[in-house]
Amino acid sequence: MTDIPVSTGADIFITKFSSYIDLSEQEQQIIEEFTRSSMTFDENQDIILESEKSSSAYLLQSGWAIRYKVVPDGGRQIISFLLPGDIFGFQESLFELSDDSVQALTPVTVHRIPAEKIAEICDNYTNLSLALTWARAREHAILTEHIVRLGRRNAYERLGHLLLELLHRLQLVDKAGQSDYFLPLTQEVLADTLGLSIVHVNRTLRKLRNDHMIELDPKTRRLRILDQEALSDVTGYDQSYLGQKEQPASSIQDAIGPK
Amino acid sequence: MTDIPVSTGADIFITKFSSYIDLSEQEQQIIEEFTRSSMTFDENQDIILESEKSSSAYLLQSGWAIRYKVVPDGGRQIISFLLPGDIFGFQESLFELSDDSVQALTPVTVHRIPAEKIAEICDNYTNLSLALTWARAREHAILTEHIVRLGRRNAYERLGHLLLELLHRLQLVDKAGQSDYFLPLTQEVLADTLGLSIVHVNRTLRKLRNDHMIELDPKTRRLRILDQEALSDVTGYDQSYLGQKEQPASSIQDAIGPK
DNA sequence: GCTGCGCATTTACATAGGTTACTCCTGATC
DNA sequence: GATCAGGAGTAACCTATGTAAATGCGCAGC
Repeated sequence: MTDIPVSTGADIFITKFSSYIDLSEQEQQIIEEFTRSSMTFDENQDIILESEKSSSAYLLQSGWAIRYKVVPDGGRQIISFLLPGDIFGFQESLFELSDDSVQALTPVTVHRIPAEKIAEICDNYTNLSLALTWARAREHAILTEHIVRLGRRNAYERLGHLLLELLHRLQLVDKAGQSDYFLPLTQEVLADTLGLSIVHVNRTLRKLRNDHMIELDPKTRRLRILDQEALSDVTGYDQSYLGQKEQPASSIQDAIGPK
Repeated sequence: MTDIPVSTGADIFITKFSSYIDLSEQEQQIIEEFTRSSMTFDENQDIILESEKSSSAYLLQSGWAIRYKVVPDGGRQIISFLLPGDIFGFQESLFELSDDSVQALTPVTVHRIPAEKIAEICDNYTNLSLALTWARAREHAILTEHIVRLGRRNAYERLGHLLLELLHRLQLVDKAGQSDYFLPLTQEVLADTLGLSIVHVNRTLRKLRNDHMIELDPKTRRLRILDQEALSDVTGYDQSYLGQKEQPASSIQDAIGPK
């Protein structure tokens, strides 16, 4: 949650996109512009999209959020995690489709991009608009993989697979070390994500610990994956759907502060 | 599979989009143009996307297809169904992301839209390009609902929910009656879609039949949903994510031939 | 009119995961 | 420093769903 202040918040997005495409000076300027103003949300606060159906988009600067739906019997299914560097709301909100909600899991800061700006970008900035398309396709791939996770893997595989995905997504935006990161999720959140009960998440987490796959301190919420290759193997994880290089360089940043 | 020949194949797409947006004469012409040539695929044949990474899109004119992924242990998870009127391949194929496959379940005919054409459309035709965005958002909503289905519903609810979704999606393109349609799916396909075993799909189908929720003749493959309201209730189904009006008019077409 | 194959169906049995209920810990509040 | 609430951890028990194996049926090929 506590970010090391970077020159401007734009870096995170530029870094992320640069894994796929290089933006021009001018395009980077545009992003900088957006990051000048921001909104913040508290833990557990709903991030409003409902009220304003005007189809703006949001850049997530820091913190974790979730997209989720509730089912009639009161259950909740978490659809996806929104992590720093993610962009959201730029397609769903346009239509009356998909009545899901977005909620902050930790304190969150976002930058708003008005609908007109998006249209302008699409019309005039090739690379940036391609980056948007890439982000959409990536989100699509992540949803697809979540479906496979839920449909065809057991609890152990689901958990391990998710923890690996989060590691690699966070690494892309320099929010994780080589093999560890801050995981601000309760077991209830994990359960609602993976279609399991809390009790079984607990059991499974214990098993992962006993198998020396992970270390997780419930106090500090620091997760360390002890053997990525072994865990990838047993969970059937293949990071290629995230569209990033293997093992992004761990950064000095990791040594100097919590992420 | 055997479609009543319509003037040109374009109708189906125009009808579908018209549920959201009205296309200009010229835009309708463009669609007509695409539908002049087509490719066909046999049952069980893979519909190639892999080989040509050139990011063309495809309009599905007739037949059923699936997007799926295989997991290391040999299992298969079906991500989504592609039905007549659907457009696919216009975002996934651009990138190296998401190594899923598309396969025909029945004989299928598609129309190809070259990448350049898509770009041209986005630049010059407001409504048509909005229709594309809408189609993307709708697909996103359907994936989201599939995640909820897999994560938070039991076998009975999953099956009923899916059968309702298919009914309503088919109705939008006049391929279903008020409450029945041709369902070319084996129980294995249903199992691979819903994250269940074949045996349990069989059990659950029987239960739906015994409860007088559905009628399904394995010979003719005709499915009839006997009480949509009751079934929607027990399965927690709410069609709003499909973005179409309730109960599209049943058509005369339904009376004169198989769909 | 056999033969074989794909698919639906059923039974018996095994197990992953759900449910309930309780304990323990820690940190916030009064 | 007592009380309370949220979260982790555990145990006992229950059930939805998976697995294995066998049967029957209809259709295609010979």
